[in-house]
Amino acid sequence: MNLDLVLRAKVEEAVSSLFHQQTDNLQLQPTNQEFEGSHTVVCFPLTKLSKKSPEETARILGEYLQQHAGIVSKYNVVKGFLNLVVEDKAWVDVFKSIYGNKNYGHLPANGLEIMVEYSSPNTNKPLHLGHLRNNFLGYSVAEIFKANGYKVHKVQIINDRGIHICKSMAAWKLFGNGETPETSGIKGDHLVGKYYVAFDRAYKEQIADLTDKGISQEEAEKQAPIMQMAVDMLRKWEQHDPETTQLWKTMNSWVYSGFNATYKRMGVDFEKLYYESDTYLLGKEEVLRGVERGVFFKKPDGSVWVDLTSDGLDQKVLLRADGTSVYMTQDIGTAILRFRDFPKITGQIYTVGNEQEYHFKVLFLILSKLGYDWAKKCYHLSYGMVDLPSGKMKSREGTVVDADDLMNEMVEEAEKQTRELGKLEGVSETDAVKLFDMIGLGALKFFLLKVDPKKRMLFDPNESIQLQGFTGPFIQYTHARIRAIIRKAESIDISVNVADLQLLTSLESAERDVLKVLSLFENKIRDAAKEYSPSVIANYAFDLAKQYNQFYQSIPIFNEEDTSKLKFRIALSEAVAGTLKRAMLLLGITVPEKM
RNA sequence: GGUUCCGUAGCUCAACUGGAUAGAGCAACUGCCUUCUAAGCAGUAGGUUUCGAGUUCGACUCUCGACGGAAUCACCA
Repeated sequence: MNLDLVLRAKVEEAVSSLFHQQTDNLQLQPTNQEFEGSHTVVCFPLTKLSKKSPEETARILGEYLQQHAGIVSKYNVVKGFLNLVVEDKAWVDVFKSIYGNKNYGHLPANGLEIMVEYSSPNTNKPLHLGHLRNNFLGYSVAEIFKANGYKVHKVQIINDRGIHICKSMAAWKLFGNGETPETSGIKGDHLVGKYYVAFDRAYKEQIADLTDKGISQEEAEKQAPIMQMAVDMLRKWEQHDPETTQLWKTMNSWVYSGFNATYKRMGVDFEKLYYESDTYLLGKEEVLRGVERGVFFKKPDGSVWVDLTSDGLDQKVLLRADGTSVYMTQDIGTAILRFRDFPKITGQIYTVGNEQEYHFKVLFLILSKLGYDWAKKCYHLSYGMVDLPSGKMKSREGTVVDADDLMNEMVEEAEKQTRELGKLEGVSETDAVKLFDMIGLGALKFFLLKVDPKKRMLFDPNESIQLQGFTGPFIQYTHARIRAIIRKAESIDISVNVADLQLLTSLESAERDVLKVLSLFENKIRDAAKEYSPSVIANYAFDLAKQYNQFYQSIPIFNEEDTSKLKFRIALSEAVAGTLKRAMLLLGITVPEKM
């Protein structure tokens, strides 16, 4: 039973019966804590129908609902706000449907399929904090869509070719002395990253040398021998030069094994990987066909453009004068390829930073100009940058927070705090290690997901490592606490089934408050998908845990004499634990039985 | 310079898309472990929502202007 829908229908019925007109924007919202009731009708917009003051309108409506609705036991009016008190029996019914549904909150399959792209790293350096936000976000949004009844395909495109990897290759050739992950003991992605940094250092030195000789900065950047070497390698790679290709393959394979370890740790996965080396030539034919159909045009030098000025944007190049592709071209090709690979998908979600907002706006516009209807269902899941207290992260200046390092630090901190709190009595060493992982990563994921993705956010290493308050571990802790109650109930042979709840007639306010929050889960899952925002779920999980802790503190469960009340409280606790667990899973966070 | 986004407590973030006295966490200060886990709970303090106009029953939310910040405006990816 969905109380929102039931009440909405009742109020609409009351309005049409009292005022003989339909209302199309009925505003039903949760009642503020400070007033009695759970649902509030905002009556200002209804005064047009009632031809009465807001207070009078609310009063008439409240009176009618109390008489006829069946589930409204009381009401009160504050200004133009009608606060409705739903009778406890209805709340118990709500709870019965929640408790009876082991998968409460998740919506039934809707037959739709979508694709979520996320992660999409370059292969010249290890993953950093920004990638963590991307990965957690993409994974979570995929889970949220699954919970909304979609079939979801998670993919990523790996930027495995281009000048960036050639830079690492050049530096490795010059300074590497054949170093490999095996000989050095360095994780593959970090090893390749080390040579990317080495490239940059040598490059800067060479530029300085050249400018000292009186060459202009711009010219020096071009002439620096190490840069020419990288450019040359890129050219050789494009010509399939065997030696270059071999080195490229080898170094990429180091990176992949490093990435795979990191992905495993992060708990994210992909159904299919796309490689830019396979897709970077795509889209060219599509663009040429667009020229024939007059969607695009050619300039005298032979380059191909799209004119978006009528859409408030600029002109954009799609093929260079020499016929080669640009980034946009291959994205057009890749998008089309994916709809061929997964013919049933209706749309795509691209998890990419907000610095590419313009790019995606243009991409979707071009696709729809080419006549692809699904372009309307493509969404750029754009997220803000993660700032450090010292400012922006810059790989070259060494101000990046490395993903592997950060995960390790978080887990270490979790271990430290767990030991300090003396929580490890009777816990085996392997279970303890699992627990530290769960807590440390839970804290990190929650920290990055609790903020609205669109917003730029600040990562303060000291604060982020906190495990109290509005954090993942707070919710994990609440779950573990409830599990202790369930274990106790089992140990003294108390079991609950839905029929036991029938006997319950009244609720304590602390119980009703928990139930109120509990009943919102389904709507939150819907909202989270509508807004592409895991933060909706994170905030909800926190609210629920907080509300439950208040109940936990104010009512000692096992002191209760009345069996039906005792059973209800156990069942309520169980339902909260299940909901917290499922909510956290939507964020990619697991919860422990004990902590 | 054009376009887009942002500015809320000392700090980090909310605010159901125009609704009630703007809420949480951290940090500070008070209390609460002999009863289901104190990674918790209860409380105190902290706000002219950057500033100024406007729209209306009602504005953090919409409009205009100012100030401050970010991204983007590549034949880079």
